[in-house]
Amino acid sequence: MKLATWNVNSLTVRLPQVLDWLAANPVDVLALQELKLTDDKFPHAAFAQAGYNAQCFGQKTYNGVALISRAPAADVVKNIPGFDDDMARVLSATYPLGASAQTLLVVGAYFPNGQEPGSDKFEYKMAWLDGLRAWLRSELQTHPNLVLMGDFNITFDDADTWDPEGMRDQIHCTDEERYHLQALTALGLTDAHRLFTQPPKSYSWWDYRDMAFRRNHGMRIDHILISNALKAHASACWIDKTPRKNERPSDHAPVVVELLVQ
DNA sequence: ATGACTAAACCTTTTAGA
Repeated sequence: MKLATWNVNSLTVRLPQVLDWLAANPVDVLALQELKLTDDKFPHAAFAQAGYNAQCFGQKTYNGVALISRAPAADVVKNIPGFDDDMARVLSATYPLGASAQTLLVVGAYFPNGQEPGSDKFEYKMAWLDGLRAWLRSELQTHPNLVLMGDFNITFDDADTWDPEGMRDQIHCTDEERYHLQALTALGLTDAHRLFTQPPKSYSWWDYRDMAFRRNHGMRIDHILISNALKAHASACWIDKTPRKNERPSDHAPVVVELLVQ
């Protein structure tokens, strides 16, 4: 089965591209971030027409996440239980793991940006990361098959940015953020991207400005983390830069993981 | 160079993103 994540930066603008991408890439679950629309504006009919189920957790103007899937979702949870949040950032659900009787828990997340170290938004990002980790630690006890994917807004290390010196201690690249990302992996989650040989300078986001995509001035901030039980089944992981070449692209590219399961 | 580009909204200006 295939799972993917994509920050679309407005589903209203990007819906045609999402439908085109799904037609060319018929994944089992697609997590979307930055819908920038409310639930009542979510295009359920378009996804149903394409043969997909959709769960939505929207918000006006900012944030908003969705899970698009072939199989119906169960056990749908919005945001992080135990962490009060007035923003729509997390949507989780369970699905059948392939054709097996096992269950897969998918957590789609739009991590806070954090704006600038020392800012209120950065403090919120740190608190949010604490809350996410505490919740996932407990979820892993009951869901050994777990995928955490989305826009993490954090680089693992300097290999994930085109300009390590320029970005040093800047947002997405601070030691504090990277500590939290490592702490998530310490729960028993693995960066699927680095399980496989990847093209050098692989990024998932490029600034709209300064011809950044053409110059490959990007960062890898969109990730798929898979639990230990799933790791043995992972067969491939890639970043699909194709949609970033569209006329009116999202600034992020989709990331896909393939799992070989019965 | 508190810039550039994109999107949304309280829309000719601000806020946020990353």
